[in-house]
Amino acid sequence: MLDYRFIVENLPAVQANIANRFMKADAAAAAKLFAQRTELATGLQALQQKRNANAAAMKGNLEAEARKALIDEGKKLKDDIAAAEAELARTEQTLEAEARRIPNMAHPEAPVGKEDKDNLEVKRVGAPAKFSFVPADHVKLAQDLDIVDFDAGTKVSGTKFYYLKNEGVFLELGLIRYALDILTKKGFTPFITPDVAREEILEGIGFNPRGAESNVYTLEGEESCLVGTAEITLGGYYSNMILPREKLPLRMAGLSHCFRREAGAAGQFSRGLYRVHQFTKLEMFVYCLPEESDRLHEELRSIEEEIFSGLEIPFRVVDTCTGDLGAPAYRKWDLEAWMPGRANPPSPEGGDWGEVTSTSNCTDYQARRLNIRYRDGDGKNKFVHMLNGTAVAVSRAIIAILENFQEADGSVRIPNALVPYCGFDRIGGKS
RNA sequence: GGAGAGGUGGGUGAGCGGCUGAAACCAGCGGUUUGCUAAACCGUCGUACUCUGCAAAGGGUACCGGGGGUUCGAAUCCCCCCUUCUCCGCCA
Repeated sequence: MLDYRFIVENLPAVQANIANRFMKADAAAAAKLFAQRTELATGLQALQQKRNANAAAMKGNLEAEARKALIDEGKKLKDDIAAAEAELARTEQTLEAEARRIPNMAHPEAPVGKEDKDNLEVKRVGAPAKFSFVPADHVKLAQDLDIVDFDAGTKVSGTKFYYLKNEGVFLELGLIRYALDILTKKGFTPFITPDVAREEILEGIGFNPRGAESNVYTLEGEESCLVGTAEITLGGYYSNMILPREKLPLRMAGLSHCFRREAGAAGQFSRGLYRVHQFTKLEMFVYCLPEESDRLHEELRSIEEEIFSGLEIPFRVVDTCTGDLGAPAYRKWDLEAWMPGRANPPSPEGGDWGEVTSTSNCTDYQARRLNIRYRDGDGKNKFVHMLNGTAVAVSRAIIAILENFQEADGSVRIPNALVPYCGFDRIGGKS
C-alpha cells in the first residue's frame, strides 16, 4: 500500500491515479482518517504519560491515604486509556481498510486506458508463420497427439483441470529446465517454493484471499491459501526483514504450481490450456534499491524476450494501460505470443495474440505491507522495491509451441533450443 | 496428533510485578595509548511513532515471538495463537 503521509501530501495526484486506473477508492477519506488517527494517538500518549507518572509516584512507601488517592487516580486513568485505545484501534482499522483500496501510483509514461485493448504495443519480435493449411488450435493438437487429457482432468478434478501425458510431460519439464538454465546464468538463485502461503502474505503482495471475486483458493480451516503464483512465496520470503544494502539487488527464480479459481472466466479464448485452475510456472523476483527498479524492470523484460526469442515464438510487447495494471503495479510489460489457433474463423494466416508473460515493477507498494527494508547510507531503514516477472508459464508456452510449430501432417516440431531438454525434436507424425 | 522445554537488543545471555529500554560479555562505531599488527583503556552503540525547534538538539509514547487479559503499575502473572527444540505416535 501507499504511505499514509504520501496520500495526505499528494492527495490530488493520488485521486487522479485512482481515476486513471478505474478503481474505487476514497483517498480523501483516508487522508482525513489519518489526521484523526494522529490526533487520537497523541491524546492516548498524553494519558499514558499520566499513567506512568502515577505509577512511578507509588514506588516508595506511602501513607495509606496517599496511596489510596493514587490508586483511585490510576483506576480512572486506566478507564480513560482503555476508551482511547478502543477508539484509536477502530480508527486505525478503518484507515487501513480505506488505504488498502488505494492502488500504487502508475508510471507517468504508462498509457492511460480502461482495459486490455488500450494497452500500447511497443515492439514485435519474429514473424507469424505462414501455413499452407488451416492450423488447428492447441486443444485439437494436444488431444490428437495424446499429450494432454482434458476429459480425464474434468472427470477426476473438475473443469479446467488437465493431465499432461507422454511428450507433454517432458515438454513441461524441458521448458522449466531451459528457462532455469538461462536464469541461473544471469545470477538468479533458484527456488522451488511452497504451493501454499498464509493469507497475510497474500494480502501483503496485494492479493485478496477471500470474497466472491477472489481468484484464490483458500484452505478450509486454515488461514492459508493455494498460491496463484510464486510471486507470493518469493515476495514473502524476506518479510519483516532488513536486507543488507550491499546484497541488493537480490534475484530469485521460483518454481511453483499456480492455482486460480477463475470464477466466471469463460469463452472461446479461455479454452483448453489458456485459462486453467492449475499450472506450473517459473517466476522471476527481484528485491532492489528504489533508484534501480526501473533498470531492473527492463532487465526482467529483456530476459522474457530472450526466453521467447530462444523458443522461436513470435511475440509482441505491450505497455499495460493504467486500467489493466492491477493495484500493486507501478508499471507492467506483457509479452503476448502469436497463437495461430485463435483465428476466428480459422484460416491459414489467421491468429491472435495471447498473453504469455507479464513483468511488473511494484516499487515499495508490497514492501510496505510486508515490512521489507534495507539500511540506507544515511542510517535510515527504507523500503525496498520489489519486481516480478514470468520466466515461463508452462501451459501457455505449450499453447504457443503447439500452434506455431504444427505441420501439415499434424505433428509438432520442437524448437531447437528445447530439444536437448526434451530429448526429442518432434511430437507425432514422421519419426 | 500427544507430552515436555524454550522464544529478551546485531550475537551470546541475565532479569521472573515498581529500582529495567532492559545487566554482563562479544561484535560494531569514535577516541587514547602505540614502530606496525595485536592488546589494553575510555566513550558510544535498537526501532517506530509523536511533540517542541529554522536547525543542531531535546521531550514524550510504544515495542522483551504475536494477540488478548489481570493490576494503580507487566519483559516478569493468566489465556489464545505462531514458532524452535526434545521425546512418543504416524508417515514419503
